[in-house]
Amino acid sequence: MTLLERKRQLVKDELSHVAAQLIARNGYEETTVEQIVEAAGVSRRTFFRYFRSKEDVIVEMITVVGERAIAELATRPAGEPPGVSVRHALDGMVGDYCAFPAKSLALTRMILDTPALRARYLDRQFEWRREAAAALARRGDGPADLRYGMIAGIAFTALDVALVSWAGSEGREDLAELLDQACDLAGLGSL
Amino acid sequence: MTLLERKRQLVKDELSHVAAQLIARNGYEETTVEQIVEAAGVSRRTFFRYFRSKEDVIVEMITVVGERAIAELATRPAGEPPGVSVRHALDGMVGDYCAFPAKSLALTRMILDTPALRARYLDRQFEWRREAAAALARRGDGPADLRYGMIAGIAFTALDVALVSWAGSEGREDLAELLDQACDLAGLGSL
DNA sequence: CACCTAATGGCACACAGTGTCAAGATGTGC
DNA sequence: GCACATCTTGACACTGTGTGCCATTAGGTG
Repeated sequence: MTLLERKRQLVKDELSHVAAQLIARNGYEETTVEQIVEAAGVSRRTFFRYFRSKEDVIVEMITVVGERAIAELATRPAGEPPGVSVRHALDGMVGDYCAFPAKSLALTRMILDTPALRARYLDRQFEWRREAAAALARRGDGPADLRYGMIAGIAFTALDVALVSWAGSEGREDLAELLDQACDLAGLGSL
Repeated sequence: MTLLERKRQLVKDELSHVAAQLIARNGYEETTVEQIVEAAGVSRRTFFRYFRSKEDVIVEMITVVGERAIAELATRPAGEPPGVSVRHALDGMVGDYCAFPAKSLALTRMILDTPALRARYLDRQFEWRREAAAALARRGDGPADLRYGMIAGIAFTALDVALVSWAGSEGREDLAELLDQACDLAGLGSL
């Protein structure tokens, strides 16, 4: 069974890789699923067995780091202020980004500049917010109906602002530093 | 020329109205553009001359109040702290919502529960954030690269959190009060 | 009446996404 | 080795969104 799963992963990785390459070269809207599957050597039908939509091929690359951040959030000590916990999760995400700076920058720019991708990405982020808020509430110290939602929302807003500025500077500015500034402006540490 | 424009508006309103009715009854995904134009008495091609996409018919209803809020932001006195200005703009939006509570609630629930609509809505909101940040910077008092972006982002996050909670309570809670709480949690007034 | 502009309808087309079924590969028990 | 269940795949057909193009019609102007 494990061999089958590895085979599946192989096909998925190949599709991701080919898609990223084609789209980076020719643009998102200009690249059809047909072209992707032709280059990957599978049928069009198979593509949609691995990805729910064309947008998902690109957005899933980012999604991975987001879900790792959510998972990390659950491991933070119970007594820690929620704003600090969320901040650590964010730092983890930025760390992931900075592991492949050029690739991350190109991906971020493409998502921010392509309406269809941006919309899908923001929707994913919306779900992260719900999950992050739920994780905070699960080991929560206060009553808080809106509170954890706001903290999670502010955190991802800070990430957004930092990413937009980073992409706008074409990577010349330091992403971690931008995130620091954004978080401090919101007073996230004291929430 | 003004007669022509009024005629155009008439067709657009009819399409909006029919679409809202059909989609409210049968659901968003289950309603096709074909059904909408048939009920409105125009051709399918005409529909796409008035709306860029099927999603836009629904999302534009919300968009109207968002753009009014952006416009209102530009009219705030120059000396006012940005957090306070943004807060007033939000109050204006909530006021618009509360003018038609039942309709607004149904619309909000539908957008939040339908992935395709939610994604489009969040993308619109992303643009509002950019416009709001630009409006604040235009009459800005500080240096602030990230600052206005954060303030605008936090404001819309507060709106989001309030709307989600409002929709979740099925309208039993007071939207204006929820927004107050959300803004206070973020300390928006002192930004 | 002739003329211009703008809106419309109808058609064809590209592309995304889904259901269905037959064929092939893989792993299991006899 | 053989039969069997399972999973993946490819191929086909189909629905639905969105766009380009062109002929027709309505409204306004000289």
